[in-house]
Amino acid sequence: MSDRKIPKDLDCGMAMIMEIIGGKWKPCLIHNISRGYKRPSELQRLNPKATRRVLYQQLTELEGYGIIEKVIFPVLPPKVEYSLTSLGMSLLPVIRVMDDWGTQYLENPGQHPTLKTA
Amino acid sequence: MSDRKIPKDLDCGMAMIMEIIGGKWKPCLIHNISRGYKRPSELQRLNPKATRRVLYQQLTELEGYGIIEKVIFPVLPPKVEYSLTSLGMSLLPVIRVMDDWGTQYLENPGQHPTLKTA
DNA sequence: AGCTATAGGGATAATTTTAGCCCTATGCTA
DNA sequence: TAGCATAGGGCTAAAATTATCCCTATAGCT
Repeated sequence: MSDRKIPKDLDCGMAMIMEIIGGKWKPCLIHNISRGYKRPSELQRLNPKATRRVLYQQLTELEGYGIIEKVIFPVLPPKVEYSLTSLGMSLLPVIRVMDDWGTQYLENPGQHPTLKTA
Repeated sequence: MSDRKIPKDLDCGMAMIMEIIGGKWKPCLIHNISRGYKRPSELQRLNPKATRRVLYQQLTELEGYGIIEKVIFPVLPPKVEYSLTSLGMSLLPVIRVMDDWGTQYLENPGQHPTLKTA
């Protein structure tokens, strides 16, 4: 995440938003958090196919871009809560439009010639 | 593109649209084609940082998902033209919303705490 | 003859992303 | 005491994506 060999050029808006939400689990995380699931352990249970590690990484990236906010409670066992910032909330309609289009695509077989889902 | 070790699960719409437009150059290609640039050589000139190979690969994927259509003219030297299908056109507003959000993000510095663009 | 341009695609290397381990610490409960 | 849950993060391996090279073929131009 720090020393890339090939620099990213976030030249256009498209590249920028892809950088922000393009991770494998990021849209899921944003969606989950927007629905009130705040704690890492909850998010992990909601995405059992992802490892804790990756979720943590992608949460950190989202936090870095100002999409979510993190509150650490100084208790034991540790407690952490994430929530969407206003910037993060402004992303919700975008994600919704994307998801809607994708859902339409999925529901409409015959449109996708070589869909080898596996 | 054929034998992946880890199967993709295109379970939700979000995963589906990411699979379709998630490639590094795909949004650019769709955008370019929507603006009337049809031939591979044109697209290549418009995206000089991408290699011919990658553009060709991503065009093939877009074609496979029914986003663009390819017409091969049986002439020499070879001539090929791509165009958006109606499905591809239905994607334009989605891409536009995404690009708009990203552009807003770029234009609004201070929103992004740890943006290490490099 | 040697150069250009055109488009396709094989083979492999480089790079980035994701997965899968490990270990830290503490308080609770069986 | 042993096991569980909680959250963070180092380290390495696996997998996926992109980049970079190679070659095919033909027509036109100098």
